[in-house]
Amino acid sequence: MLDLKFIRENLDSVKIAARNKREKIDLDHLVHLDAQRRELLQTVEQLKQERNSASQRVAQMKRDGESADAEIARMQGVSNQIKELDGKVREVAEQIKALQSWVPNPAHASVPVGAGEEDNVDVKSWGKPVEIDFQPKPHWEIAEQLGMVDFARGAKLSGASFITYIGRGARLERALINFMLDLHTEKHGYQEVSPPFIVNRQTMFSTGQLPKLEEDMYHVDLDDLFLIPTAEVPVTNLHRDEMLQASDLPKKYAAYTPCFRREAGAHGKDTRGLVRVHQFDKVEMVQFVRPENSYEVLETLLGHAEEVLQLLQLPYRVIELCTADLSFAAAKCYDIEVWAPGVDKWLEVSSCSNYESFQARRGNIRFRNEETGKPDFVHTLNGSGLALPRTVIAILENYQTDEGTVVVPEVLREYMGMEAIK
RNA sequence: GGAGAGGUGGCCGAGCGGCUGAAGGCACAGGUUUGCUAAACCUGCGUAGGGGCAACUCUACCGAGGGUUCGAAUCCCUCCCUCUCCGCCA
Repeated sequence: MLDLKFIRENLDSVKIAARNKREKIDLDHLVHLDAQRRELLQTVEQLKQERNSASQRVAQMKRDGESADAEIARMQGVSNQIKELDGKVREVAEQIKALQSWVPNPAHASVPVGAGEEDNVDVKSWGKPVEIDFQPKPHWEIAEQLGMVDFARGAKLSGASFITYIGRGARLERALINFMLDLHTEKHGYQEVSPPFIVNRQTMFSTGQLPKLEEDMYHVDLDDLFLIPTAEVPVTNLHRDEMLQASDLPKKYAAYTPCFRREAGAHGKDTRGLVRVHQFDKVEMVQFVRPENSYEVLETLLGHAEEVLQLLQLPYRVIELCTADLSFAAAKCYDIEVWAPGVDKWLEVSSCSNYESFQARRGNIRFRNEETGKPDFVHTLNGSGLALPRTVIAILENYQTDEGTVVVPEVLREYMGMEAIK
């Protein structure tokens, strides 16, 4: 959420920022409503002032034992006027809120302006694709042959793009979760959280999923609750409507949760196997930081995610999203893509974003700035560390042998209790 | 699910129709004093929005939303949440 005053005073740049993100929003109308609201406010506040001072007089007269009937009769009319104007103010305020919730977070000045995916920028790459002297198999073949994933039964239980891990597949899933959580909590200093997987509307609003992405989420109608699309949602909302101590910042959390996504209209290309599924596991990192360090923190957060791939010895590249590819709420975002030789593609396994104060303002997450003594919004960041299915793809496809087995990456052997999946 | 109690500022906690934006305490900031640590005393200290170049001023906010009233933290209704007891249950 952007501050109304900020929008009012920076109308042109907010318009350009929205256009750069390819968001359509009638900002002129918003500004017009805002002016209307302030005008109404002036009128009604003047009446309220009159009412307040009249009330004082009535109280005084009553204390003095005088009759206040005339004053009371006069104020009845004023009261009715106030009631009517208050109604109008509320109406306009609701329209403002509705429109304001659709104003995207402007991209940071360093973000390249672009028209689409093709304008994203390569930042760096790590590792070299392994030399495979045989025809690499796609992960779904490997996984089925080794009895790790049951695609058909997943579909039977829930529908297309739902999968079931079995045996060593399930074990690999658990091993990866533990490996990643251990790394982030023990080495990178994050506190582990296990939040609810189902959250309410306000929670979804704060992180920016609502109102824009309502159709992309699973919803429990009876209770008006949503299945989380990422741990970012519950974990960022941990401190909603809270005043944090400046000394407590930065706050760093790591959480494992399943993630639920309807992926409406995404069926078809590039969705085979584990590439795009409705429910997947992910370890997520979330940080609450002081505004002045958030961009520094974004780089270290990215580093934490990269380290997972480095330890797994999986080649990857980092790209910076251009304005057109940046999400509604993010100000800057890096994607990490891992190399998958079987499907011959780079697959996104992590998104590391700085939301600046956009989510904090929506969720009212503040800290007391000791320099000014005033409350200030924190900056929130999050990054996947990592999403599991595509990490599994990369492991299966990069570590496959020509005998159809898969070598277990060294850092996972302890967690897997085996050196190879045969 | 049933019965009861309760939700007040960064935190604790009083108030239960007008003199209350809200006592008191803690925390925090500034100052005085005591040779350090610490303590005592004094002063200040909510948030948001509007108006004004400014000093300043107005309005709103006591879980949320309605209602009663000239006037609501205080009375009434609905909802949400917390706690205690009972029931149910992985």
